[in-house]
Amino acid sequence: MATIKDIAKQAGVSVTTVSRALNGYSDVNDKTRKHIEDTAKQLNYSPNTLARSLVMNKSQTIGLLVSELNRSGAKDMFTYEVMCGINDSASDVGYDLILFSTNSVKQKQKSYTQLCRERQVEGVIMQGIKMDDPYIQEVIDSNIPCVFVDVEVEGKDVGFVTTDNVFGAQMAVKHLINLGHTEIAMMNGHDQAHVSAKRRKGYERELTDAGLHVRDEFVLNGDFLEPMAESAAYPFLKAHPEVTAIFCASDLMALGVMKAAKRLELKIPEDLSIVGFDDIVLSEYTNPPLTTVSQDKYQMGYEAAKLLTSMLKNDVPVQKKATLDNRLIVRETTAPPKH
Amino acid sequence: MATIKDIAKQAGVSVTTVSRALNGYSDVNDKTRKHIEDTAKQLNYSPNTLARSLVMNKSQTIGLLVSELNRSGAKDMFTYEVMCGINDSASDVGYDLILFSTNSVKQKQKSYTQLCRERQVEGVIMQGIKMDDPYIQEVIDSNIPCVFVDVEVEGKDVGFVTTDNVFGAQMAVKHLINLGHTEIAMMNGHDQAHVSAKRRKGYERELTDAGLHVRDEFVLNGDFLEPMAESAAYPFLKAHPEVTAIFCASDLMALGVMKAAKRLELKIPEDLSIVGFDDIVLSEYTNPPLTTVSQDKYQMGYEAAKLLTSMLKNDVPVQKKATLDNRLIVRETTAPPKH
DNA sequence: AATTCATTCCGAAACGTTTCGGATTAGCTT
DNA sequence: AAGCTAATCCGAAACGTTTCGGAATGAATT
Repeated sequence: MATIKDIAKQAGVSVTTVSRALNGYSDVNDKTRKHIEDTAKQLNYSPNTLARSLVMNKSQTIGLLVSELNRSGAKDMFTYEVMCGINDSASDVGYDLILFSTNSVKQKQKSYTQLCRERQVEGVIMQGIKMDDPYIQEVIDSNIPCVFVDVEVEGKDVGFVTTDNVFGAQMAVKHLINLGHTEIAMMNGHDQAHVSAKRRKGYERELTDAGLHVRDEFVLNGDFLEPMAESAAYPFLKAHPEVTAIFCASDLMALGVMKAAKRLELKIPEDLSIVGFDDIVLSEYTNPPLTTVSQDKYQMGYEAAKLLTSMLKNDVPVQKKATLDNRLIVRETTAPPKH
Repeated sequence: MATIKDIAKQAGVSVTTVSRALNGYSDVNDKTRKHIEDTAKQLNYSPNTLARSLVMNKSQTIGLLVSELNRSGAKDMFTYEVMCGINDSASDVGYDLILFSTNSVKQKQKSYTQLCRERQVEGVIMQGIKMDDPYIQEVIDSNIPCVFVDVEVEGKDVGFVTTDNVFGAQMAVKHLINLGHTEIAMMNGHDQAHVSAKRRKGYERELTDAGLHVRDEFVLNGDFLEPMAESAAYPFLKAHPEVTAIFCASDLMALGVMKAAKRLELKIPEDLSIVGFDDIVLSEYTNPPLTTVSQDKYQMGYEAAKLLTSMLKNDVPVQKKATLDNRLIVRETTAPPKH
């Protein structure tokens, strides 16, 4: 590995000059610059970013902390698509991504902040973190710039991006109401997600606006998991034949509800209308294809990285949150109720 | 950020001693070690891995170079699942992952090797790279340890992991033959993938073994893409009504073939049997569910990282390749031909 | 002829670690 | 009392950069 010193020696100039030549400073003669560039190429030189980062105190790296980087995340491609957006946006402005996953946190017995500081990341994006994660507060308290995906926290050096979950839920429920449904249940996720609260709020608001009754026992808990949703939906649907529609807080849970409906021999959408949330890849391929509220996951990632990098070069005090729009995608799991 | 110097000053010892104390060397008194550890904690110290890497010339980082880290990869979760395996395996042995994507290569006008050397990664895993990628040779020639996923190259410092594609294809075709099919076509990917050649070999070998005719015009090219497969399959199926089964080199292409069949009003599996390859998440949800050859993508990633890290601590000359087994998953797109 | 000034270059310190070689001390052995 | 050993500590160099402050040169201005 050729270093800047090697170039200096070979080209007969000082280290300083090589550095300044290669970095485009103006106080070096065109001829010597050319000469230095040539010998650099000849020696197949690559700068050592470690050394550079050390002295400049800027690593040009952002940490990506995802909770479940594991196979279970494969079904909803949420994490993956968000990552793609982050990667594209970060590489636009010359940042590289370093991957942390929560199991590596556990493995190394280190907190997120320790991990970040050791690796000298300039900022971090957190995705799939639950609200009750004990380390969240620690990250906020640290002065590491940070943006969350789908967790609404703000502060000095911390922001977030999310989608308009309340309105998204309202669109879904309104769609059902417009079709003529009146007995509409909801399959919600767990309490440790902001989005759960928001989507429930939208659900209740829309019911209220339509003059329909809001009933707590119509809101189920599926923990954002397919099997959990199935086993919660099964007894509920059995006990409540009057329910003709279910709004689900995630597509994955909608899959579970569809399975429960199948076991109960309820036809979709004739006997039971279902709306999901997320628009995961799968939802286009279910039988029948799932009506759902689409979130632009790629865009969320893109905006998250954009937000973070703009915080990093904190020239202007930036808006530290971003809310993206959702849209309803009507497929074939929704129809007017039978009678 | 507290440094080792701050600790030294505060604890009244030298930098050397702090370093040796914190790193568990034996030549430091238990009492002073304790004292140093306490002040380290008190100052909320985190070691700076950049500095450490610089002097030790070991970054504890491996690069992950994926070709298409973008939305189009979302459908087949291939890349994602491989990544999960890599991440788990790497974090087992204390390595962190840094993400490069080919578009960042293009963006920065830098070659893979430059990227790797600048970031001082100790080794790199390459996934989704085409055989004709101009940089492959460069990576091989460089002395950066490297393992490829699904590209069979070997050499000093380079290995690969793949699955038994020939045998996988044979299983698929044998399954069709056993059902009674004799006119079996194949939808292959592009020429720039090792797996294409392998799967075709398996297809032909199995036909030959069964005494069936191998016909070049029965092998189509779908470029591993769903729409390409659809538009290749449509005219072919129309022109060859005698064909009762198609073996596809990827599930994504199988989806395309299914669409083409639908447009031609061919019933699956009654009029046309289809076998895919990969067992992507989607294949379980198609209508009907897809019979396919399953590859353990997570395991491929896991083995790739394991291979690389064992190459890195090159104590023993390791076996520089790994071939994983596949298995046939029979779902509902295959049945005996009609008459 | 003395002065300013722009251009072009360089020395040395700094970033936060690790590590080699040696130094100091105290306790034992003769 | 001299020598030896083991235990414990430390100074200084090194890793590959960037950058501050200044130095040398020559041309242009007074």
